[in-house]
Amino acid sequence: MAVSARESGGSRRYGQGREALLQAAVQVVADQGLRNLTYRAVARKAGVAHALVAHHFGSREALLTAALRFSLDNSVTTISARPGSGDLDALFVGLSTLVEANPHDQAFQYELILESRRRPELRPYVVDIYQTYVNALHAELEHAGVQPDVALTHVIYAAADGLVFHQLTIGNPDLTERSLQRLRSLLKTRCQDSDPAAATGIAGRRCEERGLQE
Amino acid sequence: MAVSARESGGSRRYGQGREALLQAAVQVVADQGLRNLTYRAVARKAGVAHALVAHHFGSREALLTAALRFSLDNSVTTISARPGSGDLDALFVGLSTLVEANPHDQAFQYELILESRRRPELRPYVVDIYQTYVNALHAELEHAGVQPDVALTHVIYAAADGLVFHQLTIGNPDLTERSLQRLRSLLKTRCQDSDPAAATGIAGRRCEERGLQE
DNA sequence: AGGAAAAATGTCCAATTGTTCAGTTGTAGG
DNA sequence: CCTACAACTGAACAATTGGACATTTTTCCT
Repeated sequence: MAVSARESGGSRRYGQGREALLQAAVQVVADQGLRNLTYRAVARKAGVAHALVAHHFGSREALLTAALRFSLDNSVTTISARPGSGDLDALFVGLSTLVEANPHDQAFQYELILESRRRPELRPYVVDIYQTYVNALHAELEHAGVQPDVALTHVIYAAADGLVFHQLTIGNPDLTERSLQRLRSLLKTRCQDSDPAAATGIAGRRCEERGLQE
Repeated sequence: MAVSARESGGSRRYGQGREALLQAAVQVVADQGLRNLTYRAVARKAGVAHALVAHHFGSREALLTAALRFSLDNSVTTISARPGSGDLDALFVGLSTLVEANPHDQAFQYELILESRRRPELRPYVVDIYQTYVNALHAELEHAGVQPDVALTHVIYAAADGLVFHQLTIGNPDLTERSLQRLRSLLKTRCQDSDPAAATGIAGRRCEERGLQE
């Protein structure tokens, strides 16, 4: 399916070139790699002249930085389906679906995390979104009575991140979901062990263990 | 520290150009990205003429494939410090040190896992090493009395993978180690819950809980 | 020693690259 | 309407790229 000119999508209006270029940059990186992030490739996908990239961003590096900011701003940072509910079963709900829905953004972000190893000016953005995720996760775990410290929060974040990375590259959303259920189980047992309130039933739905199959 | 000509390392002998190029390719990708994996960059780092790349590998793509094979063959696939011991405390021991010791190989492999999304011929290698890791992990977990299924093994693998990825990009080996301790704790509690033998002391050191601080 | 095969080199080329620039088109405010 | 300014374009250019090729060097075998 060869897409001509406007490369899939409605006609663009005057003044919308910049955003079109940012979206195009994310897509190009996601499905052709940083190697093929060229003025011409991005411009073609955005349906504009390639000189417009230089006009808006000045350089290829600046385009990449702007695209990362753009991608992160449009990213979902909710970690739970019912934030603040303390329900572990709501944690990471829909994660596999989210990856399936827009693999482009995910792939782009992983590419840029690796790139940030070599481009220090990208690091603040990477560190910032990590902190955002981890803070949200820490709050959820606390509400669930897990009594998390930095290390525990980190390893759970790492697990979710690893699951996303694996699904993105090798596939299989089903395995992701089943693995998330195991992760929740692990948290529940720790929760029961460490929270005496839950054991005596005082904390209500906290640390409730539900059926593993569904 | 500008390194001239031979670019750090003793003088190479006739017949060793191929391996030198493979090592150089891994290093170039790791610290300059796939974008700068060029005949000339690799040849410079290997201390040979750039035409030698084409002579040995035929094309840039073939060089990349060969470099991936080379990197995976030289990779450590032991998951435990005492394989088969059933000791959870030996699981993932030295992981942060391993990443610190050769970040090049790790970074190279992550770059190529992402690349395998676009180059189907790379996928078999990626899938293969994943299977190797997961199988080894599954065996260790079984010896430890964790009674793992595919999903549990997968999520633990994902956690370790996520920790490595994070350490590689954002840093902090200390956090990795402390997170691994939390991971082991989680496994031990599950182990105790699911393994009646451990509870009655029949299984010996299986599922033994040790002090969290050290 | 001699000759064949493999390893290694230097040179060449068309294609693509990032970037510059002079010019054109569209738009908002007076 | 018109003018100033931003968005946008097409053409140009030097540098770098992957790859091809003919040639030289090294090694190994008889």
